[in-house]
Amino acid sequence: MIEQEYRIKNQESFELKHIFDCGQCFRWNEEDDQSYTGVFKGNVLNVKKEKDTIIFKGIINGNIKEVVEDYFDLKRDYTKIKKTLSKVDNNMKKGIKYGEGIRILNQELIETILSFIISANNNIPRIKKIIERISENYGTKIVWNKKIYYSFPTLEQLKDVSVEEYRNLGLGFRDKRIYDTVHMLLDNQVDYKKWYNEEDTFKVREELLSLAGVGPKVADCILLFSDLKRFDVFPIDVWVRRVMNELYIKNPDETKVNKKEIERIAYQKFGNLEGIAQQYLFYWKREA
DNA sequence: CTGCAGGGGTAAA
DNA sequence: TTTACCCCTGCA
Repeated sequence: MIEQEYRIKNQESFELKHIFDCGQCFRWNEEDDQSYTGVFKGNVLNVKKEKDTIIFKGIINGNIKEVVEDYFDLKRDYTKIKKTLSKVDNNMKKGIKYGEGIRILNQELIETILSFIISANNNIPRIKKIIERISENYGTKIVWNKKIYYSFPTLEQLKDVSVEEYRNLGLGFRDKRIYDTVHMLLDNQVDYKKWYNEEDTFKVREELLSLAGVGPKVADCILLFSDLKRFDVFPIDVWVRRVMNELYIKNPDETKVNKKEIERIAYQKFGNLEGIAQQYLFYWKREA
């Protein structure tokens, strides 16, 4: 593979920190020069912003322009989305102002499923370490700029990995969940290729919930952050519950806030853009 | 230095 | 509706 480069000018809604720091991905790391390098779909890519130009450079399968446009969701009009959501209320206006450069990545489905199973009851530094170790052990080696990277393993590359091996990589109680889900997917107990053609997000969600380690929150994250790209979901974690309670529900005991009520308010306010609305609120409240 | 709570939830009781 | 759960970090 040879190195490719692609530049775009005056791209709307594109801030590296917002994109890579809003909790949707785990394999992007900041370099000394403020650029970010990440591994996805067998590619290694560095992204750098210089004034009004974004420079993409890396080892890419296929055409870099097409890969970048797909992965960074460049064909979607985020300006329009932000305009629509801004009209909802002042809270959303503030959230959007804070994370105006967010884009929701089109991440590979299997990697997204397994990554968010690992994310359960876990913190980001540890999630990143675990995913890195899984990639180093079972993924494919890619060398670029004298540095070694590893792609996230395919199901095929994981098929002979035992529960114990996962445990040794520090997965903790998630070891069996990953093992079970890998084999459920390999055995086609769910037909995930059909999900791309299924219009009804709820039906896909139901099938996701049948996987080991996939509960409501993880299922919604997979629907929103993978290349399934559904915006009509609203992942509720402690931060989202906190911000929704603070802004709209105002229950003195945050732990008592009803999930159904959060979902109801989210849909009522943000409609089928609730997924991206969640990202603006989440990023705003977690960073601020 | 030791002890302990809590973390971007899920599954089992 | 509660509770345990691997491992790591922060803090008393």
